[in-house]
Amino acid sequence: MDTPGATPNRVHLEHLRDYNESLVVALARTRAEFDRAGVAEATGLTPQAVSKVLGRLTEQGLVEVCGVRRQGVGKPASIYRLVPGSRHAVGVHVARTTLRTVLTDLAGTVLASRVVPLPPDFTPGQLLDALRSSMPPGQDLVGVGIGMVGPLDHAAGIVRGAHRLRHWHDVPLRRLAQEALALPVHLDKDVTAGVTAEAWRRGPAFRDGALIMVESGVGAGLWLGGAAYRGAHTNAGEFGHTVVQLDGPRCVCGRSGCLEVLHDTAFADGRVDDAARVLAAGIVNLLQTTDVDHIVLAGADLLRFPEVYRAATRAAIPVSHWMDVSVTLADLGADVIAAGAAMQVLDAAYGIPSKMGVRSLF
Amino acid sequence: MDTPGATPNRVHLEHLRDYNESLVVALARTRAEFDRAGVAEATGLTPQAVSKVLGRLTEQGLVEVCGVRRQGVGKPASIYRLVPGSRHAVGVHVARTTLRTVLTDLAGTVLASRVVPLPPDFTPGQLLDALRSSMPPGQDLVGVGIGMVGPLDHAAGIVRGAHRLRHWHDVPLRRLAQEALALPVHLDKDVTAGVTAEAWRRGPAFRDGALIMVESGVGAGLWLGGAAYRGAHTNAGEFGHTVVQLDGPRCVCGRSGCLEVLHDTAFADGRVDDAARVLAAGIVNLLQTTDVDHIVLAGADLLRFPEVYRAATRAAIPVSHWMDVSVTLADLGADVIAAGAAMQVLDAAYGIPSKMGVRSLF
DNA sequence: GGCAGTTTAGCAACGCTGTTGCGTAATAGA
DNA sequence: TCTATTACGCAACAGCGTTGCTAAACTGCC
Repeated sequence: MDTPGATPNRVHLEHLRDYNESLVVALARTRAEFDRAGVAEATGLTPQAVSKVLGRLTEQGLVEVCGVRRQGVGKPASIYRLVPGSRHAVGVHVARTTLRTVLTDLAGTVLASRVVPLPPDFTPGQLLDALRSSMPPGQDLVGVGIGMVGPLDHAAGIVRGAHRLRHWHDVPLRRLAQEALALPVHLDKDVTAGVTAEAWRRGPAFRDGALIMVESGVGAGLWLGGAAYRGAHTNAGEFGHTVVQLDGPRCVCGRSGCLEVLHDTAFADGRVDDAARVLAAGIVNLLQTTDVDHIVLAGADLLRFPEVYRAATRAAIPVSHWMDVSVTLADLGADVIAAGAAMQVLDAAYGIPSKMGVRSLF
Repeated sequence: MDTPGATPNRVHLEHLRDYNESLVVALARTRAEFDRAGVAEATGLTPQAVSKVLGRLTEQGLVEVCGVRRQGVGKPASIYRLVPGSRHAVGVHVARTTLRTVLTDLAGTVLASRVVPLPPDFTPGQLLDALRSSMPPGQDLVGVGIGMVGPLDHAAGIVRGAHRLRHWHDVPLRRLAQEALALPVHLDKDVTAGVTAEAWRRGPAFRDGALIMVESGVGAGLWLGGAAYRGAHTNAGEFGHTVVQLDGPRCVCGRSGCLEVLHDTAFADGRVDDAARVLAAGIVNLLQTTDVDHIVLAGADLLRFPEVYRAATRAAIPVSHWMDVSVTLADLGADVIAAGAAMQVLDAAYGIPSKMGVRSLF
């Protein structure tokens, strides 16, 4: 629950504790209210252990008792709930010409949102200035998440070479922002941040999903097996540059017949139906490859014709009795990416840890 | 390390122990020899804790002392190694006309391999008979893994409707085999089992990879983020049925221009170069989507012209300074799938658990 | 050959985790 | 008012990794 920090050892038992606390917080996020017995059954812990965990979480201000009573006979049970306002995170969406900043609480609710313009072809220094002046006067800030176009390296926190931005080659943005803002910083691809927003808000039922983003280009954020999936080089989800027409027109990426080139051409010509059909074919390809059961449609271009795209996608997906796929629209609108970046910070601090205290490791 | 089984509680602390034991076994698998200090550094445990873990593992017969290392001054350190013969697993590959059975040890080495023919259009009962008589007279058997064509449901252990087999609709094969063989059984898609074999043998460096299988059809087994990835309905990796030519010829799956139809047509016509180029285009699509950095080529058809396919794949993958992809051939030959099925059993018993003692959970 | 320094191994006590046992509080129904 | 039932918590406990200390085995030096 807290940063590993200095001491190299004494970690393993603490991680067991943190793991169980995260488990309870994760459960609290999905339920408006909960009691001790319910947590005990869901986590497999004994009721006493849950009492201890809830005691610690109450002390940290993360949960609180909000009432009593429920069933018939016997002493009434205490009802707990998450305290959404106990922690906050900042999410940032760095686009080509604008900087969007969002403040969210622990439940993932967007409390404030603002946009400022960025200088044309801005430099790292200019971005850091804009970041500094956009920060909300927050207390209890867990950290800052930055969502940005790739390619970039999530693990190292380095922007490899943002598309159509000249001054962004191998820039260690995470370190720079961390120093400028004096807060923990996460750096990730915009689409991955976006899908994190959807996953965080929907809870554990959203195990395998993809966020399809159509906004000056076509990309996908992947959430596989209950976690953001980024691939070996933080480059997963570049599905706009998958070929769907081997002898198709040349794409900026060097190949021919990419989904993006076909879609954007049709879209620019006003043939939105055709564009949607091409995208839908690509989405089915994605389903064949990744077998996600949640498709979330997003992006400014797409959301101008939401029902066209949703209908085309639904129509293209084959039906079967054992394979269901939900197709929905992103419900955070233009804030998805910034909000998702914020929720990545929350996820790192209050999500269920995937590996326990083990570093890079062999 | 042992099955959760009966007792519902008292689990959490034991799981911490099992987790660390699994960690050490996983490390032991990647190194021929190791000592206490090395394990301590890799796992973050203290040397004393490693002593306790190694003591328990020695008692279980999984590791043994194999000598001492004298490096300069000081008392020489004990050198340990995994005892490959201490545990065995059986892997089975159910193909349309044959049943391949493989016996492997804890290190993943194939000790024995045999093939028996299956009756044409065989029934579940006939398969179970063949399974029973194919079982090696083993002791120390951890379990049996079955790799089979989909669609099937890995979690439930049910074959949904094996391709081109009439009697295989919603057959609970895992339960049936478990009863027939009196051993734990795992059921998985053939390609997923195959990629498990590669991942198990290569160790943790193989975090994100895909096994491309070309053998009467085109499929892919995915290994993402250090674990087999199956998707929401155990249907991931059906990348033979991704469309690469929107206006292409009709495919058996109902869509048009699937990778498989284009590839198989060219292959059947003897245009192997063309077939390899089509497959390579599909592989690059897969890379754009999943960003794996290991591509393993396999399958009887493909391995008749291994260098043609490897060269075509290498040529198609774009090069960049921060993005490297290795392209190799499956080194287990025809045994890959059966061996991988066996290693899934080993993985379940001696791999690093992903979630600790938490069941299905909310 | 004897002594100091270094590295490894292991026993014993400890802290912290979740677990178990049992006593207490609060409610419904008789 | 009494009893059964349910919820909660203190106290003792078992098991995990950690810390402190001692013994063992080796090298290098005197």
